[in-house]
Amino acid sequence: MTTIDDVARAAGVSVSTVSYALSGKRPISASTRQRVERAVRELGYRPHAGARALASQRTSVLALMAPLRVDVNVGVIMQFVTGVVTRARDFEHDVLLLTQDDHAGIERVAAGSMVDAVIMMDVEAEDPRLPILRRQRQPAVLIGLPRDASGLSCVDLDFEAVARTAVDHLADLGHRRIALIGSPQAVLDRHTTYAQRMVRGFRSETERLGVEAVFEPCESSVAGAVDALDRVLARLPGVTGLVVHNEVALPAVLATLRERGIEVPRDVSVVAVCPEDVALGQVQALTAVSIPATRIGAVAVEMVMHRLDHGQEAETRLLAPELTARTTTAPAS
Amino acid sequence: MTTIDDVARAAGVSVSTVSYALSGKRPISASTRQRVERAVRELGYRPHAGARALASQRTSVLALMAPLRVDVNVGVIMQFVTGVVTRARDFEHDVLLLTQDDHAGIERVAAGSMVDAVIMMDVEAEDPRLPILRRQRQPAVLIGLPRDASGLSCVDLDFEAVARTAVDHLADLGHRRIALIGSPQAVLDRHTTYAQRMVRGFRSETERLGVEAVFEPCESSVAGAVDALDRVLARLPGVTGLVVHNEVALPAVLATLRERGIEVPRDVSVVAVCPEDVALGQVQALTAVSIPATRIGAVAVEMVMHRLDHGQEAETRLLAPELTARTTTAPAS
DNA sequence: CCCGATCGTCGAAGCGCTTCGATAACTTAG
DNA sequence: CTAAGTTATCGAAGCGCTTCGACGATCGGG
Repeated sequence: MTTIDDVARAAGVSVSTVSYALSGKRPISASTRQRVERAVRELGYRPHAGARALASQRTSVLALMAPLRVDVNVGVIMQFVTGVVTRARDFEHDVLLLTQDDHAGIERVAAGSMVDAVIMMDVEAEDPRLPILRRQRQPAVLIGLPRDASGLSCVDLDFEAVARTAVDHLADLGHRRIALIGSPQAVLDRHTTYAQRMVRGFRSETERLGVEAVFEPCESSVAGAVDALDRVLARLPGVTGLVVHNEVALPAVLATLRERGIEVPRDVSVVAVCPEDVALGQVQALTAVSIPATRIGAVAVEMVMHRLDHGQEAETRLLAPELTARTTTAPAS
Repeated sequence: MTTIDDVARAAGVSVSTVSYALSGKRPISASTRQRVERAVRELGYRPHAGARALASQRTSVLALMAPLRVDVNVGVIMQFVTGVVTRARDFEHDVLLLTQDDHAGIERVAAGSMVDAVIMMDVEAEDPRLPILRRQRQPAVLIGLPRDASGLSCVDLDFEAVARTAVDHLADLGHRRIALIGSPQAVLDRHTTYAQRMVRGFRSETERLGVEAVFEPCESSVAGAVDALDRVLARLPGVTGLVVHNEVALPAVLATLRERGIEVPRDVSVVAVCPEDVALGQVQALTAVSIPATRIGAVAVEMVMHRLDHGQEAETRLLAPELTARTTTAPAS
């Protein structure tokens, strides 16, 4: 291993000069800097991460706690993770991956000074991990919105606004009977707040506009989709607007409509809530409110880095939704 | 932060005694150990990871380089990752996540002594990252099988055997016209060896048995699936056995068969090659050779830990496939 | 021309931990 | 009863880096 001593010797300067030349924390003459840089290059020098962490109290590593269960949103999760890892690199940071339920892990990596901060996905209303997080000296940012976020930063898509946007789009097209096919009951029960916020937004906006509305949770399987659709059709005959917030069920819902002879968008308009690539990867390009998962991951990193580098206070940011009209919505006939 | 000094003081022993009591590397009397443990508990002591890494040359962190692109195998990738992270914890290790194409990342984390070893997914025949890997002092294990694996460990499912198993199963049932619907052309072109090994196994086994066979690559989309199926039907009229090695296309292939009035397994038998949960999550439970992604990830960790802890040499392990007959295969009529 | 800044560099003191002798107190074999 | 091991503990030397204070040299202002 080549160390900073080797570099100092090769460049004919002291160790501290090398350190300052590399970090830029004190002025160093151009000529010295160049000699140092040359030595670094020729020796292939890499600072030892542990030594650096020990001396500087900074690790250049972020912890990311992600739900690795193989369920519903694998694709979405992956996009979050990608967003986090990619943006972290822009800030010269790497990412340590923790699994969702490894509650001890957060203590281990934070208290053990392995990371500078923690990003936590899939936060529930009363998440048991929050107290642990608050106890650490490292800042944290949550992807999601717990009931009490005091002391912690949060980012998420503004799901109430998502629902509003979807409903408004359908209502503007003249639809007066609108249904929401949503997350699985289990997700609602877990009190993952995005599902609840979506329903709340849907309820209040349909009420405000005075349109008939029903909400049905939907299991993430073919059978679940068929079931949910049947329940919607039974509870709200003559429904012409459908909001679907469930990536897995999406293709099955579409297929089932077709099988039943219900044509989209002639008979029923469909607005999906899903990542862009899902909306575009279906048989028809879907009118959709996109879930900018990569973006959210990136924003989470930005927030945490601002807290680290500029002592920024904890804050909550809700991203505004964007609806793109494509081929699955049309005026009510 | 509480340090080992605090613990030593609280327990009334020296720093080194605390260290030995905690690591067990030298005998310590039961009474002393207990006093130390008590102090640790009461002070909530956590060793500083950086300091430990600096002194011991071990970080308790593994690097995992995973393809985070949102494509085909998101589910499979997730399972690999889960397998790695979970098994790593059994060995008291955490996982640093690198993206597939961050070639510099592997140098950064290895040369910078951030990790004890590297696990790399999705290896290609002539992977440009291998030379970098070989240059590092940390051991590496590849998930996949490059042309030249010298100095590096490898694990993977034995895809030639997978093809053989699937073909044999169909042949035993009397099928004499068998097609393989495989990976997208792009994957073949990337020289990801699993796809090639699958095709090679398929070709040699069908030849050996003297059954008629065609192979068609298949894009991972609904349209791609329909296309591939059409090509198969055109090139091998009267085909009765289908091996499908493409998770994304799977549902579309099944749906298209149904639409065409081709009933499974009455008219055509289908063997899938996919993770167990995919095989069970379809409309019919699929006869399938399962891809034990979680297991492979776990094995990768085991191999790397053996190299670290017991100086084990680099080796290659190919996992034997297992076929489970379910509802989509039947004797040829 | 001298004083106080400013600039560029150095030495040394840690950061918190592991590990290598060394030592002292006991055993045990001969 | 002594020499040679054991066993349990301690002290000190690093591991490789950052950062603080100091110092000589150079500069501009009065």
